[in-house]
Amino acid sequence: MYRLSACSRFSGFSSNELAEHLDLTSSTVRQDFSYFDFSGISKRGYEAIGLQNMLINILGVDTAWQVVVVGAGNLGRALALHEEFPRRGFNIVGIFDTDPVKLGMQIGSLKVKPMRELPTVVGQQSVNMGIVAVPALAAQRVADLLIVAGVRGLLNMALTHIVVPETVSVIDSRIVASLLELSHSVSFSR
Amino acid sequence: MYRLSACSRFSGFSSNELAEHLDLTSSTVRQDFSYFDFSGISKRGYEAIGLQNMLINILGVDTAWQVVVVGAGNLGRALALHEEFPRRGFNIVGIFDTDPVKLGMQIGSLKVKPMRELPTVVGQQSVNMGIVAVPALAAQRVADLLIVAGVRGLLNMALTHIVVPETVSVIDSRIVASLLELSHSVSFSR
DNA sequence: GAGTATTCGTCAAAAGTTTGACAGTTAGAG
DNA sequence: CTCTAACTGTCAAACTTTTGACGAATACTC
Repeated sequence: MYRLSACSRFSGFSSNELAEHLDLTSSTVRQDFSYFDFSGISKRGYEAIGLQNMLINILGVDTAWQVVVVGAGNLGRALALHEEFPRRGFNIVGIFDTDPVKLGMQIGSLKVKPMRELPTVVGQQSVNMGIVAVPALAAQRVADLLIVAGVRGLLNMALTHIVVPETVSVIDSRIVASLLELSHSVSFSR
Repeated sequence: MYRLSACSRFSGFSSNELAEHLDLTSSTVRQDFSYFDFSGISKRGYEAIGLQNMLINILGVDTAWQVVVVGAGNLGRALALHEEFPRRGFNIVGIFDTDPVKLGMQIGSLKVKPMRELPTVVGQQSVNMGIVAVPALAAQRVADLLIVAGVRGLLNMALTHIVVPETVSVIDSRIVASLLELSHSVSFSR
């Protein structure tokens, strides 16, 4: 945090402070910010509110996103209940599964619904994103259904590659891949 | 998959096939492979077993990793039960929490243990990695405890930066950050 | 008010990554 | 056996990202 001096109420961050927290050089921070319509102030740094606004703009945080989760396994349920999502503007408005055992199960304030109800929910609640939390084998099929229903972004938790049309974005969560990467780092340090 | 020809038993992949699956150019695949001690064969491609061995070597998949999860919330429990982990050589050998309500809770074959037992488990079971699945505020504290106990790699699920000594590796899972990134992509495509 | 210490914006150099091109090799067809 | 097509390995060019350097601006001290 910026140390406020006695008579100034300025609150913000220098490129150096930001760089330290982000494991970057201050130069990189300044260079990156220069691509956006936002300036810092000499001797003071980047004003907190302006910085926040810039990031809000870039990341589309001002929009409230409506999200569905497909897959009511351990991971799907955990994500549906994850408090960080609504806190960041991602409202989980539905959770779906094909397994008859899971249908109707109560997950927080939601009930697990069958896949056939996906199009309705996506349409009525203007869902923009889907989280794919199903086994690798089912991932592509689920992705296709989400896309047909009208979802424009997918977060893929499955350990497989999903093919999508150009109008749709996918991000792979790669939890397992992260561990593999970690095991590589651990093996080769020392 | 490589189409096996009638009289050859060669099974492998061309740089082109791999590139397609990985959303890269074939040139990148060849370039990358060239950094390792492994060659393809003209007109045939990269032999499956050799390729696998190379990757196993690079990623340290030949080691069986012993992993503990800290945090028995929804996410921690889901990870402890995630079948993909043991399948890939990551054995979850303990789950810990501070919340008295969660202590003793049965998660698969494991019981939630108090943090004070962490050093013993890490020591006795030669644990190499820890998954930090606690709220952001507790993440650094938990990381420090894991490191003191002897863990060499951390997978951080919390939405915060963890500071570690050079001898320890951290990978941030960034599930929420992924969604933010996704919302950016979705906002700006079309 | 001058001098000093910070901090920004910008630019060009350095470092890193991806690509396209092409010579060389091999399998299979004729 | 020769020709062709499908590959690889490698290299230099193109592109991208990161870094270091420096002038300009501002706050604070004396």
